[in-house]
Amino acid sequence: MNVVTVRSRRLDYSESTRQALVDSAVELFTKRGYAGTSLDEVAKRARLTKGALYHHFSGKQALFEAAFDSVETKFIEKLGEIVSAPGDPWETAIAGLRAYVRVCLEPAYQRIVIHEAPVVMGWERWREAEEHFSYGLLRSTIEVLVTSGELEQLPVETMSRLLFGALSAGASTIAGASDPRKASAEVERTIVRVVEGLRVRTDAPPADDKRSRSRRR
Amino acid sequence: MNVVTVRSRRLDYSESTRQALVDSAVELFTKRGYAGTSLDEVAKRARLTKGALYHHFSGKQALFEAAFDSVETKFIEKLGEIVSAPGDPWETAIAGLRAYVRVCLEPAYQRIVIHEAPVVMGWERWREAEEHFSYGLLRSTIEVLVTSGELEQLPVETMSRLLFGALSAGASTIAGASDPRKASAEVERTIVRVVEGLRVRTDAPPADDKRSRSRRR
DNA sequence: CACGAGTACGTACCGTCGGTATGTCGTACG
DNA sequence: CGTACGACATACCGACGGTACGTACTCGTG
Repeated sequence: MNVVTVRSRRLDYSESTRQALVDSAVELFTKRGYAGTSLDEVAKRARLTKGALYHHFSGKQALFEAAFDSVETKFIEKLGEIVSAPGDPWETAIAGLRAYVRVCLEPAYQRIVIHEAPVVMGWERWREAEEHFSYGLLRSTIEVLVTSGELEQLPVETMSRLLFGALSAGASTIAGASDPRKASAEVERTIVRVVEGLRVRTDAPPADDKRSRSRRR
Repeated sequence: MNVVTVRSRRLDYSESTRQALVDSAVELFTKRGYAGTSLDEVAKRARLTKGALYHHFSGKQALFEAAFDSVETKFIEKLGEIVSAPGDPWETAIAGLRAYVRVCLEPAYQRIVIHEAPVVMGWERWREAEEHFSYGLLRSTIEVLVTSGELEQLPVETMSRLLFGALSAGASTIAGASDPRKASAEVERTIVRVVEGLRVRTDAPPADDKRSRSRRR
């Protein structure tokens, strides 16, 4: 006996149609891109009309952002678990890196999040949104590594941006490669090597280092 | 007198109108993006009509590619001279890196080449076109460094892709930063540090160790 | 149960824009 | 001097994003 009024069936229906629209949008945006997808088509694929679409979303941009959110949350959740797992921070970070490369292989993630989003949403808004998703995760991971003394003392924000760019480019390369498996292996290997290049050397800790606390293992 | 028929004034005019259209397109694409720019506007800005535009270009895409080529050739020429200059390959490469970061600050380059082109032209075609411009330059530079033993033995193609992505991301960061000067300095410093992390250590040639230590200062 | 209100859509329509078809004017050429 | 062709301009079409409005269904209330 719900004290709170039960969620009406009507709202359930409404939510499900909204989800149907988002799913349809994700599929079509992935296949034909933002510009190449018509709203009529999105609605039709969800067995609805443009009227329904415009009831749930303020326009094409808003629909895209909903699709963006949907894709991000779907693929990033597991990543969050991976990088927040207990254990050696360096190892978990590398594991996260590898996992992210695999996420980047998903066509929907590639096209919507990496390629189209910066153009469609505008770079500034995209950056802001990414703060809560992939990029935010990467950044916090790097921050941990830097403060724990694993990574070189460099501006975290900048380092994260550069690494994020490298990862995205790697993902694109894999997706566009004739032999994705081989490309994927190469990207993984190279990226890991790049990050290791930024690792502080373990044999001789820097002298004037203000945070003398270095890593454990 | 000319044995070969002189280039008619008419052809000169034609070429100049074409150039005017391209210039107009570059300006508008930079300001409002591909989708936000109408062909009527491009033509009007060049004191022409859409008829003229369609006489010179097969469509909006073709116009964009012409604008792309125009921007690329304009900004990449000097870069080519820099990286092909004689002297220590490592130093010239780093100089080229710094110069490229500065090119990336140009709004036209940012928007048209880095952000919109992969979406508008399609990633595959963009990649192909880039082979003759920025990316090609970066790639050949890296190839030199690898074969000359300065850089770690990693797949050149992949390494170039990752570095190119990192550079683009760095450029976007700078362009979107509240303090571009500071951001620019940080990006430069970080990028250089990343590349140095990939440099083979000169004191002890790698026997068979896969993870070479990082060197600094 | 009647009924008014608000929600969840569908339908018809408008403006913009990419693209096409066709017309016109000047120039080179025979 | 006519004529063919290149360099544009003009008129128009269809597709698509967005808006206005109509409608059916649900839900709370007396």
